[in-house]
Amino acid sequence: MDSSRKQPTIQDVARHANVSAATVSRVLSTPDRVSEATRARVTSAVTETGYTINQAARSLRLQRARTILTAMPGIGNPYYSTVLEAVVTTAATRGYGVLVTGRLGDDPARWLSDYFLSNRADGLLLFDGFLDTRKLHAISADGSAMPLVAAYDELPDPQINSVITDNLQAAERAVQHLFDLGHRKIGHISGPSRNTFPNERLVGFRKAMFERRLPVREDWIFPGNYAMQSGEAAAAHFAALPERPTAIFAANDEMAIGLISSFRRHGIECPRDISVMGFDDITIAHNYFPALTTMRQPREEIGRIATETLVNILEGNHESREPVRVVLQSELIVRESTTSPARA
Amino acid sequence: MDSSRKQPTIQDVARHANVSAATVSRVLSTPDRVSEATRARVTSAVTETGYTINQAARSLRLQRARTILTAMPGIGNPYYSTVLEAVVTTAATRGYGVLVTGRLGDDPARWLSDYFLSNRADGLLLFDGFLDTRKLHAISADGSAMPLVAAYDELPDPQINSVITDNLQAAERAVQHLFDLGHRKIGHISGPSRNTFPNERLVGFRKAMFERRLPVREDWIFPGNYAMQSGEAAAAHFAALPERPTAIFAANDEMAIGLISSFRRHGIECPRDISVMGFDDITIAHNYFPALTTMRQPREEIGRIATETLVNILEGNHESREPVRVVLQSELIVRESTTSPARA
DNA sequence: GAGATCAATGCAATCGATTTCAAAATCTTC
DNA sequence: GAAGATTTTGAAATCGATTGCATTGATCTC
Repeated sequence: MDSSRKQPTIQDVARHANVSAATVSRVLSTPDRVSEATRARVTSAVTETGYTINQAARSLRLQRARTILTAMPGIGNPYYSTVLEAVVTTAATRGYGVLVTGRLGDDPARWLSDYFLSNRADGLLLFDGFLDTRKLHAISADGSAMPLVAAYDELPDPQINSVITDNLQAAERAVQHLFDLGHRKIGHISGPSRNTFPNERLVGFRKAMFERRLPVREDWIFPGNYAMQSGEAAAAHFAALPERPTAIFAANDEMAIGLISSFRRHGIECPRDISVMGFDDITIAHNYFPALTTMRQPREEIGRIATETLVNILEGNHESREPVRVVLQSELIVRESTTSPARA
Repeated sequence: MDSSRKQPTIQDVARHANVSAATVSRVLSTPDRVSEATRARVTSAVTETGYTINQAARSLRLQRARTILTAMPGIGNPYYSTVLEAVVTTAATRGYGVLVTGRLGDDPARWLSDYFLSNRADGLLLFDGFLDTRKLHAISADGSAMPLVAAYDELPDPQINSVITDNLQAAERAVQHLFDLGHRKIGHISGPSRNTFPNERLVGFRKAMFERRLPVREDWIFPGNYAMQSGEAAAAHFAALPERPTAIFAANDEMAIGLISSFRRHGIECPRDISVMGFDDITIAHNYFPALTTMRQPREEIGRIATETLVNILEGNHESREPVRVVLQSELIVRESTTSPARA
């Protein structure tokens, strides 16, 4: 009733049970070190008082927050939101909370100090390939170990722990699929490239084309940014071309959807006039029209394994000094958006 | 280099600048209370040492964590993920972190004590209409004030702060749109109902039908759960019916998409054979085929306003004792999935 | 039965930042 | 130049939980 009454502290419980605070603490963390009688007294004192531990005090004392921080380029995006859901559930079962941050400008130092270095989080799940990991390293060399697992679509620095899928190989298999259907004129909508590194899926695309002795026409490669709008922009680009490819491999499903739907407004039908395949297998992919052929990424698995890896490191269950490196497989999902090219 | 070196504390900075820790603290929080000379010394000592505040210690002392907790039924879902993104950005600009939790069983007490009562979070953003707010109240009466803003699609307890859209009215306008096109046989795929309360959009649907003297056939109301699969299930149901409605209003876009795409597999084309409208206007809605007619929910706005309201309450900028109640408007977005019924 | 061993518990220091109170330094004013 | 007003600073208590060390009491052994 008295809504101004403070939260009970461990001292209150101790008084209630006629023991010291130390004993209460031990009952809570190492029950076997306490006699059965007192343990019972303390336990019931806990429920009577409605005691809940003060995490701030605990974090201060233990220098650990039981919280992990995730950095994602776009939470609203269907790919990352599924990953995040897996992260949250996995972390919860391991007793960890999840702090979420978006992309806060170019300077990782800013939010790193806001969150991480300040004892708010014990480790970092990095899903944003555009943060400069060298900057992160620089900061961590500054004095603080920074447990970190990266899981993004670009090849991460080999020195950091990572959970990835083999984009190069997946892109090759995508091209292989189109090739098997009989396509020889294949275009691409790429993901964004980092300053120095070209987008992995683009590299895989070029490699696959080269190995099959197919010509790569630069005007058949549209530089996208994974947003649906850039699929729409690509449609305008390809529609205006004097000669068009018979198939386009988009670096993610959203761009593929933007492309197909914009093509339709230009009178170009998929798959009748052009085959399109995506990447990721987001949830609507199989209910889109036409149902999307795509390379499935194991999104839940990525989130789960990345989280488990990080928690293992945080809890010291990870013996080796070598960085962890998990490579997951993508799976080709053939649906309706790709067919053999029309005889021209 | 020495990666075992500890984070510098406020004491280290104080030593560096030849002042007391109290002064450093003042430079950081109330700079005008410190002379210009010492302020300069302290500021450079801060940068030299690379000091960052220890949030655990600060939280313990201030009894506030500058963190809010969000409870969502499904982060992976395109509606909530957009809302969450807005929450995270808004919170960040106000200097708050965001802890995310999914739905952890029926008992809010469990995670409430895990997160909230334990000083990990200062307030709660509740997007899950299926948590029993009376249980939450019960706990808060237990001694702790629990700042809370609810923002879900069901009518919240009038005693709690809320940011909602008027679902009743929105559902009516949806029916009105179909009515205006000439539809008289209208079906519905509903969202889930809470124990005692029927789903709001369903109520709005019935009300609108009643007011227009249209018959409500119970076999034309399919009980859904907002998941795409239940749209698919609805398609099977409606396809098997001897007589079908000419238009179906789905309580969200995902069910509408599941419905349309499954209908197509049954040879029923939208909008040729049946008009379908959705609710929410999720991002793919305008690039779906057919582009989806829907009631747009201001998702970013809901997330932003809910967050701002909560932060205002937490910071005490909120004078009145009355619960805050913000009602936002939905907007009818007419696209291709609805047309006049075919002459039979 | 006395000394040794071990389990159970308490005392008090500690984690790092904030803030009250008081002292010290500076500035006014006549 | 002295008394008073004002600004600047520091000492120390505090937030709540954990844990090394010391103490008590019980059990064991010969």
